[in-house]
Amino acid sequence: MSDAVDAIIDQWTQERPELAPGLWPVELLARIQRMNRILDKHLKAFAAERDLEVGEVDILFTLRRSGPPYALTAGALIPAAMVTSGAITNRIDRMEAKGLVERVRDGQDRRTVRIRLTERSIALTESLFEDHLRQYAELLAPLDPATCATVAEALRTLLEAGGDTSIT
Amino acid sequence: MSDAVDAIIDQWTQERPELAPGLWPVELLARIQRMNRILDKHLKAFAAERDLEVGEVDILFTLRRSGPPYALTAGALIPAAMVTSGAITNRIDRMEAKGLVERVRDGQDRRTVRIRLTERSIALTESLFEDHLRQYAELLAPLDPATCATVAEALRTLLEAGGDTSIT
DNA sequence: CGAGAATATCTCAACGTTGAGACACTTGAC
DNA sequence: GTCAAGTGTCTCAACGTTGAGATATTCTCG
Repeated sequence: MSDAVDAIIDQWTQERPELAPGLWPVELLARIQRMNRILDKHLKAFAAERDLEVGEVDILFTLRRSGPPYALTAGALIPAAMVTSGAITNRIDRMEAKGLVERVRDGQDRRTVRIRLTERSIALTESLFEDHLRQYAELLAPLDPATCATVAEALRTLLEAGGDTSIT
Repeated sequence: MSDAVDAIIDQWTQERPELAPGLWPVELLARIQRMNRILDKHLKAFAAERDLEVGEVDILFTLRRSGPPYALTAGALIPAAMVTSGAITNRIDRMEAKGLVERVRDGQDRRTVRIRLTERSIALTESLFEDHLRQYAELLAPLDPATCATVAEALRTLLEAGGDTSIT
């Protein structure tokens, strides 16, 4: 079996044989990138089937799992969604227009804006997340559970070393 | 040890306990996404230090590893870079302006354009790739080689199942 | 040989993100 | 109480990508 990354490594081995011993990280990291592409494609299709954007689904899930009253400040959504402030403003604008969230100005601190799920989107998000989990499980179907656990653990190690910080 | 993905899973477990058994794919796939972010950040910094864009480095490497005469058609670069035709045209425009590549019209088929490394960029790419490998190795330093091999193998399985096709 | 299908690249408007700066509001020190 | 520093959100221009369509060239067959 040989995939696109193997082909890349073969080419480099051909062209720079003396570097071959240093190519092993490519096996892992290039596949992370490619796997991410595939994942992205699936997520995009998943969202599009429901007239949503990937980023919008992300916001819905983030708000839903934060628990009642399903509201977070714009500032809290920035690290959760891993985008910049401008992007959050845009997304919320769009989602508000669609009736997926509403902006609620805080009485205590009038600078902050709470982004809250609407009644409609709370219901929507329930089934959305269940479908999402089903899609995720399908993507991992080719792997046995033990391998999945090993990979997940290895990635956790890398994330911690790489400075990926917990949010909450 | 607990990372951002653990926090997400904990939240969902709290909010939808009945879905907890279906959350395990998130452990792996969400970490793929986050790892990809970190990787992207490193690559961006790596490129920026050298007055390049990530996409430009990608093209340089693709052309270099294709072997002499270090030239590929625009069409061949599209699947290799995993972008659309418009993006390739733009990148090549920019790289041509920087003197990193040159467009050579084919004598046989005047529709095709060969993108070729310049003498200067061939030399540049040699050390660039060596530095790149060093950076990759550093990123994987927290993992022992056996684990890396396991993860790489698992990802290969997923990529094949996900329809990631070899290029070359 | 000629017409239509196929192929390769480029064009361009629409889109989402970035990131610096603006703006409004709050906090802390004096 | 006042002022400066700090904080939270929004604004906006620049940027790169997408993806459909335009253009030019080659191939295929009648």
